[in-house]
Amino acid sequence: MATSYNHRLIEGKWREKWEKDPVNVEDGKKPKYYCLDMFPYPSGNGLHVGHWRGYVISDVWSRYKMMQGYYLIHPMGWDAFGLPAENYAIQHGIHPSISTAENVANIKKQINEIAAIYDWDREVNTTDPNYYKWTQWIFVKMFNEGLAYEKEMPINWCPSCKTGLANEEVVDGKCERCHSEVTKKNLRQWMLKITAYAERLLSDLDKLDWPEKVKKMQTDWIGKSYGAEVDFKVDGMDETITVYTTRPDTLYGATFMVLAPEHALAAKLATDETRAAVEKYIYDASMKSNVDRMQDKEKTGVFTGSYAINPLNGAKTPIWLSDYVLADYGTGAIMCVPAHDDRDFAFAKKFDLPIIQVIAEDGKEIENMEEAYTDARGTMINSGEWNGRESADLKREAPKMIEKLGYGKKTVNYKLRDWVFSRQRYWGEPIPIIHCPDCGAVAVPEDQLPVLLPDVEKYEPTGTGESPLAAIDSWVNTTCPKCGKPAKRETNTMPQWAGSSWYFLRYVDNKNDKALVDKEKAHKYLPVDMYIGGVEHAVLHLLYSRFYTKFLYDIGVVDFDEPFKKLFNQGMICGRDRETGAATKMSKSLGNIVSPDDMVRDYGCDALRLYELFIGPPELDSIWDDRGIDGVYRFLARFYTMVMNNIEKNAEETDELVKLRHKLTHVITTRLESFSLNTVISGFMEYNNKFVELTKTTGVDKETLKTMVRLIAPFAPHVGEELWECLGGDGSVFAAGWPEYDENMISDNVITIPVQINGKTKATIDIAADEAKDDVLAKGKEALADKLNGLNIIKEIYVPGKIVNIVAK
RNA sequence: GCCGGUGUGUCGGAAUUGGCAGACGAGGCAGACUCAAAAUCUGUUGGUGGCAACACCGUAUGGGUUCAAGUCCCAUCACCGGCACCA
Repeated sequence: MATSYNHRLIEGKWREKWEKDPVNVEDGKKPKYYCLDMFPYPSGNGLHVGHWRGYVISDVWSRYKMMQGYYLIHPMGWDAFGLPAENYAIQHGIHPSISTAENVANIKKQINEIAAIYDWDREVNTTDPNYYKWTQWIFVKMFNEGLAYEKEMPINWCPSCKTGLANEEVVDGKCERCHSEVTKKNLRQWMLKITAYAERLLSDLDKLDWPEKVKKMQTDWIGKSYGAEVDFKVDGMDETITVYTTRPDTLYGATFMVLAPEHALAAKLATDETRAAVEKYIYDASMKSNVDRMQDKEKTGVFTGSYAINPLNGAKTPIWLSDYVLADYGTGAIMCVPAHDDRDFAFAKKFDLPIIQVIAEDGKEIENMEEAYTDARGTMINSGEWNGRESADLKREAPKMIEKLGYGKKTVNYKLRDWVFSRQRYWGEPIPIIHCPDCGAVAVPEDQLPVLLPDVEKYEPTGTGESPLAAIDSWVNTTCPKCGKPAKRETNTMPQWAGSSWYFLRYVDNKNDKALVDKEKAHKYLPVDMYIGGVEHAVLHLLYSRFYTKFLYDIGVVDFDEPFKKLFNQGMICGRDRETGAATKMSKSLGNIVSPDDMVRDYGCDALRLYELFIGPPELDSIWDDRGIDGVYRFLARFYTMVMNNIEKNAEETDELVKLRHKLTHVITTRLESFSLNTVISGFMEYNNKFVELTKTTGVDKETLKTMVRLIAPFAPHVGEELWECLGGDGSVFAAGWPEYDENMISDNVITIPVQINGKTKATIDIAADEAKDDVLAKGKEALADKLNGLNIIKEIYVPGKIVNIVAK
C-alpha cells in the first residue's frame, strides 16, 4: 500500500535539501535568463494570498526557463523608502529604519513560504546607504547633464501627506496614496527633464513585448500631437502671441483667442476699462484647485479688451482669458475656432462670440449650428484661397504652408510634463545638492556620496513646504564643495520612485562599491527578459524606469536603452464583500484578507501555488474562494497516490502510453508558453484522471510518470522533487531538463468527428486521419441513413479531420 | 465625453481562433464504505418536454454573413479599467 500525500513531510524535506544544494548555479556556459518581480514595499501588514500570485507566476516561469537550460537571474529586494514607514514612525516614535527592518524580516519569511527560487545573494534594499549612494549618483549625473533643474512653480500639493506630487501621482485630482484632494502650492522644486526623452519614450515602445494596454497607456500619457505654432500680432501693441493648434486648416475660422490666466501677457493686455475684471479673474484662477478647475464644466472667462490680428486674413479677433486653457501645455494660448471645436463652441455660445464655419461636409453651410463640426473631413469654405480644398489634405499641409508664409512653424507637442522630483518628507534619499550663496546649487562631489539621511527627533512633515530635515542645523549647515564658503544642504528628499527606477540593474552587481553596476556584468546579465507585476505601475514606475535606463544608456553606464523586454501584468486576487458578495480588494478594514500562512499550513505550499494559478486567467482579476483550494489539494493527493501505485505496479511502456506522454508534454508546453496557466493546471488534472483510470487496468510506465513529474515540477516543486526521487530520477528534477514532444506523436491515427445535418450534430463517426473525402462522406451518410431518409441532399461538406456537414432539405 | 476591455450553467472558468458549447474544478443530488460523521471512492448534474429513444431551446440583447457563429460584421444594453477642457 502506497503512503498518502503528506505535504508537511515532503515540503520540509525539500526545503532543507534545496538550501544545502542549490539548483540554479552558473557554469559559465549556460545562457542567462532574467526573470524579475516588481519588488515589494515592506509593509507592516505582511502579505495576503493576492500578493502571492505574481510571485508564483514568475517562479513557475523561472523554473521552466531553468529546466530549459538557462542560468537564472531571479532576485528579490525591498522598495523600502516611503510614506507608510514614516507615518508609522510619527505615530509610534520608532525610527523608520527599525520598523522597515522588522517588516523586511517578516515579509522575507512569508516570501520564503512560496518556495520561489530567489537568489538572496542579490538582495537589494533602497534604504541601504550602499544602495542609495547610487540613487544619488544618478541624480548628480542628471544634474551635470542639465536634466535635473530647480524651478519655482505651482505644483500639485497633497495637504494630507504635506508634500508635493508628480503629475503621475495625481489621480482624478486626488493624491494617489491617500486620496486627499490635491491643491496647488507655489514651491521651489527639483525637476527632472523627462520631457527631453518624450520622443524616445514614445517611439521605443515599438521595441517592447508588452501588453498593448500598457503601451497604449504610456502612449496616451506622453500624448504626442502634430500641429503648428501660429504667431498673432496684438493690435496696437508691440507684442506677438503664439498659439499652438493641431488644426491649422481651420485658421480662417478663428474668431477669437483665449489665453491661460497664467499667460505672461495676460495682465498686460488689459485696457483701462477691463483692468479690474481681468486682474480679478487672474487672481481667482490662481486660487482655484485642480479639482475645482476640472469640475467646472461651465466655461468662465473675461475679455481683455485687446485684439489679435489673424495673419492669414488680417481679421481682428478679441483676446479673452479663460482657465480652460492650460498654461503649461503648448504655448498657453489658443486660437479659437468655435465652428469646429466643442470647447470653443461652448465658450462662443456662452459669451456670444461669432462662429464661422470653414469646413462643410456637403459643401453647404449649416444653419443655426447647434454643436461644433469636429470631423476633419469635408471641403473648405469661407477660407479665401483654401476654398474648395479637402480639409484632411489641408490639415496635413497647413503647418508647412504657414511656416513658408512666415506666420509660424510646424511643430509637435507632448502632454508629458517634467517630473516634480522633490518631496518635503523625511523617509527618502536626500537630494545631493548644496546651496551656496555664491556658486548657487552645487552637486555633492561623487566621492562624498552617499549623503546620509540624518536622524531627526521629529519626523512630522512641516506642511510649510520644507522637509523635516530643514530643522537639523548641524546637518543643513555645511560648506560649498566649490568655494569652501558656508553653504546649506538641500533638505528635500526624493520620491519613492527614485530607488525603484533602477533597482533591476543593481541586482546583477549588488555589492559593487566602485560603480552602480560593473559594465561586463551589465552586458552579460541585463536587460530583464521577463518582468512580472501589477498593472498599477503602467505609467508611473514603468515610465520612470524606462527614462532612467535611457539616461544611463546615454552616459554609457549600460549598453541597452530599454530595461524590460517582456512584461506581464497579473490580475488582482480579490476578496468578497461580506454584505454584497461583490469582488473587492482584499483589505484589513473589510475583514476579507486571506492569509497565505494559514493556507500553507493547512494545504501546503504546492497546493496554494497551484490554486493561485488555477483560480483564473493570470492576467484577469479573480475572486478568492476557500473551497477552490480543496480541489487542487485533492488533485495533488490523487496524483501522488497514482504515481506511488504505479511504481508498485511497474507497468510496461506501450505505444499508447508513449503517445499519451507526448500529448501531455505538448499540451502543457504550449499552454505554458502562451501563459495560459490556469489551463495548464486543468490539463494536468485531465491527464491525471486518465492515468488514474489506466492504473486500474494496465498501469502507467515509469517514463511516462517521469515526464509528468518533470512537467509539474515548476508548478508544484516539492511534489515534483519527491516523486522524481521516488521514480529513481538522477539528481534534482530541475536539472532533468524540460521534456520535449514529437509533433508526429501527438496526432491520432483514428479520430472521432461529428456528423451534422444543417449544422446540427446528429452522430459521430470514427475515421482514419488521412481518410479520403469521399469515404468519409459515405461513412457520414451511412451513419445518418435513417435521418436523411426522405430529405434532398443539397451539399456535402467535409473539413478534413474536423467535421462532416450534410446540407439537406 | 473619448479610448480600451469584459459579458458563457448555481459558482470559478474551458473551447486548438469559424467546426460536437459547458473541458477542468467548486457546489448540488444519489450511492458505496461507516454505528454515525468527516475523509475517500462511484455515478449524475445547462434548461424545457417526454416512460423512453429523442426533440426543441440555449454563450448580455436585436439583426446580419455562413453549410456551420460564443468566435466574424452592424446596432443596442450592462459592468470594469484608463484618459479627461492637452486646442
